[in-house]
Amino acid sequence: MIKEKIDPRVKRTRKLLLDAHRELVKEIGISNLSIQKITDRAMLNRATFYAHFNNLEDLTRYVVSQTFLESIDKDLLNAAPLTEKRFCQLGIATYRYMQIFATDEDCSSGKSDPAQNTKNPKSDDLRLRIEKQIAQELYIILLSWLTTTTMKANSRMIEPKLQALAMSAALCTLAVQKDSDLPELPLDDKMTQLWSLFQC
Amino acid sequence: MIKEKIDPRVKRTRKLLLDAHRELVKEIGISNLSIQKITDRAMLNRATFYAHFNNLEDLTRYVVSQTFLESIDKDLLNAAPLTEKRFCQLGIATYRYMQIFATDEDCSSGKSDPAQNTKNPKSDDLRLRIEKQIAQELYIILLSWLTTTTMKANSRMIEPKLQALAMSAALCTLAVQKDSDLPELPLDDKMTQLWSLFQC
DNA sequence: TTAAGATCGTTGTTTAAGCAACAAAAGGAG
DNA sequence: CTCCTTTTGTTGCTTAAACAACGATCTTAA
Repeated sequence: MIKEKIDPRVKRTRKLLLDAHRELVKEIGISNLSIQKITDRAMLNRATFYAHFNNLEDLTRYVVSQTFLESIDKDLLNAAPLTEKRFCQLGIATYRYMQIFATDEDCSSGKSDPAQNTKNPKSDDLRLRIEKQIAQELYIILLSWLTTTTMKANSRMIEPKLQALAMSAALCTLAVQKDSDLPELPLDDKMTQLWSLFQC
Repeated sequence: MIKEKIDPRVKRTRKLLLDAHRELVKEIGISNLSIQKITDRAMLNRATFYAHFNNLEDLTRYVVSQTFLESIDKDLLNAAPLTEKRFCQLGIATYRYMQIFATDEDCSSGKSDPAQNTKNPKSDDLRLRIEKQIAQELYIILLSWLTTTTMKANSRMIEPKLQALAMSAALCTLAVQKDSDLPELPLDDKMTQLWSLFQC
């Protein structure tokens, strides 16, 4: 660990931006954000934003990196081996978190054209990149759970990285899937089914 | 109205100090505040505090001036004539607000010595000065209510300033009085009785 | 009492945030 | 398409906040 004393003004400014981002995502949705709106809410000058982040996505990634793990129960994060229960808990936590970025009330102009599923390419792209980020965070957690396991009887010696990758992708995808596109099923049951998928 | 553009940093710093003050009063009580604790919470340097306020009381007065009127329903504040209902509403609002500064769990060492009612002279003094401030704010409200009244049949022409002064003092005193020192009575009833006092 | 520890209030210097103005790109409405 | 507005990045110069260090005051416990 390096020391790196950070100027308290910098720390405070980041926090103000982070809080403003979270508030505005809740209030107007991720697709209606703008740097101006965020700095206004944070009581900061727009130029100051650029002293800390390159663009909106930068800040969003920062927010996610700071809040996703925080949103997960500490005990769950630390507890070591990968069990069905923990797998489900992790999936549910992920689902809950991603609700923050659920598509807002823009675009839906009434007509349900199955071919036209690109509503707002810009903010949808942003959402996709966030998903990737979340998946990577999940990957790290799952991999640590898998490797700290004492490797006892891993029936057909599956590469942990591979397994973690598949699981994180599955968990993340399920978390962001529109409810309407899936069978009506309690969240827990969906997770349980997903788990059994990996117990081949 | 003068223009007076305020540097946004100043505005933000004041808000941070105000918020920190309110949070800490709620968490540790007004008698356990310190400038250090407040600036820590506000993510500001202690020296910055002194660029805005002379001392803790200064900040406290500022906080009260900014929050007391805000805590009162807008419609109530604007509505003109002084009626029993409005009088009671104002008293109840004042009572609610003063709860914030209610004595915290310090000092009470078990023994109930009626002669020794000075617990923490320093913070008690602060409380007293806040009461005076609240009383003055109440005075302004009441006086405006009294004078905008079209003076119809004020039976024995009482000087409005005098009346407002008496009422504000009464309302404020009742608001800060320990519940245990008063007969068990619903708050509304206490206010109603107070009102009838002034209808001689 | 003395001594250790906070908290206070102040000051000169350093640094991050504000500002204003700019060009450029994006987005809408006619 | 053009016109118009919004938002985005960028840049020197100004200003408020951070720092560190100091002595003074106040607590509290040995």
